[in-house]
Amino acid sequence: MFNNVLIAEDQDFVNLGIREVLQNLEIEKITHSQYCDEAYLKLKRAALDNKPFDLLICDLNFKADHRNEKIESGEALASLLKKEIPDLKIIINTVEEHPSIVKRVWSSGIADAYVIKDRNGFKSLETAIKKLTINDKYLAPSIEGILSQSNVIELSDYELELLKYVSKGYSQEEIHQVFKNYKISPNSKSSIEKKLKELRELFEAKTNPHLITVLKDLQII
Amino acid sequence: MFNNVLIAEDQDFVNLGIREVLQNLEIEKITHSQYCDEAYLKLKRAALDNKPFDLLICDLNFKADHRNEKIESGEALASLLKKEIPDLKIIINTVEEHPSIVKRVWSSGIADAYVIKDRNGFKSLETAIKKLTINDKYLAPSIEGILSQSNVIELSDYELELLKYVSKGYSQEEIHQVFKNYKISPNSKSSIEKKLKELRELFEAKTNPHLITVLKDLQII
DNA sequence: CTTCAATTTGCGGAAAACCGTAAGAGTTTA
DNA sequence: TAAACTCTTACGGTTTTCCGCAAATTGAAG
Repeated sequence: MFNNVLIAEDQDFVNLGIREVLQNLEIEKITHSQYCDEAYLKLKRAALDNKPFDLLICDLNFKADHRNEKIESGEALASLLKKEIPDLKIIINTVEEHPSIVKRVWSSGIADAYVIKDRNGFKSLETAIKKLTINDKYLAPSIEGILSQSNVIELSDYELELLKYVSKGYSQEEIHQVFKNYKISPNSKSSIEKKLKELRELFEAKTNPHLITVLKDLQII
Repeated sequence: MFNNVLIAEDQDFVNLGIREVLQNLEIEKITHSQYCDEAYLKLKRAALDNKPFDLLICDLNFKADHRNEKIESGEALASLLKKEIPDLKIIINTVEEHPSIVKRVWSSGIADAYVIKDRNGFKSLETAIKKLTINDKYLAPSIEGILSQSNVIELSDYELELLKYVSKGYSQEEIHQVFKNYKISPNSKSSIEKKLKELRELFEAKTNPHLITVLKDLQII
């Protein structure tokens, strides 16, 4: 079982709740941090002092603040730590259920467990911790389904780039020019038109504004 | 001071956190409910039994579930209760900070306090409760600012309706038809064009997809 | 090197969006 | 009531987007 746990979570209500889960499991040393940067420093310091944390429970979204943080999300934090402190187990504890985000985070391998903060967050987190102690991974049941179904549409870098320019107000002519300059191919007006049509069909959007709406809702852009 | 409080909140971590705030304030009877409908029934029942709750702490967003609830949001719940049990004090405890939503909820008068679940949610909620015991209202400082500043670009119902159709993929011609049928005025193609141009200028957007992006980012739509 | 298939490009016409102007309708003010 | 003003609409011309076809290019397989 773990006995030195760091909670990285901005909402203090949730902090308290998680703390209670841990106390229930008779984990003794519980630290928390409401900022990613601070969490990072604490983890690094502890590792240097040879008193490393053995578990990080980490939210994904941190609200911006007067402090300007270098590490702005739990994803960035976890990604850094997985490289620098490979032994550290990481649980992502979040409300985030968008397939594209879940998929990105989970497939990147930065997390050992992914738990949803919902009505059963308490039980879920408990299960995750128990699984991790026996070196298993854990994925919340509600998102297991999401991941297994292949209808998670993945867009290529090219497509994302194209959509970025569309969403920033570039005309197709302008995108054509930009792509030509940046040597991004294909870059003919014709291909750009065609690709956009493809995307509209893929997402069943009737117009470009509609497409943007759908993609924004899916948090793909 | 209150002594019979109901918490309506779906996330159980937050539930626990709020419970702790209340225990800190030596409030004795604490009940909670993870569903709006259930909360409603408990409140009504308690009122009938002559053991009414004197405070409701209520989230705004409840995640949908297998249960299909009649009351789907804290706003709907609070709005019902303010009518039916006028004596009940209501605290909205939410992460919701969109100016348009905050403004709508607060100006509707269904809440006696509006608290943001953020890094200082604990303190905030405590303050709110204390204020309410002396019959004051309470608005979280972070949103006080938002409400007072008038630079919150407010869109009219007409504009929002128009944008809704644009974002749903209707052509200007189609919008023209729909508005004519629904007797929404102005509805000429010309006026619709003009209004859209106005909105693009207001939000400094070059194209309609750009406009949608900006509005989505500002969470206006 | 040749062949074949898939991708990319170019082009022309149709549709939609864009833009300015002017006429019409409805209000307010004198 | 007339004049001034604002809001709405109509219309014509321009630009942008959309769409399909055919030519050109690329890349892999024989």
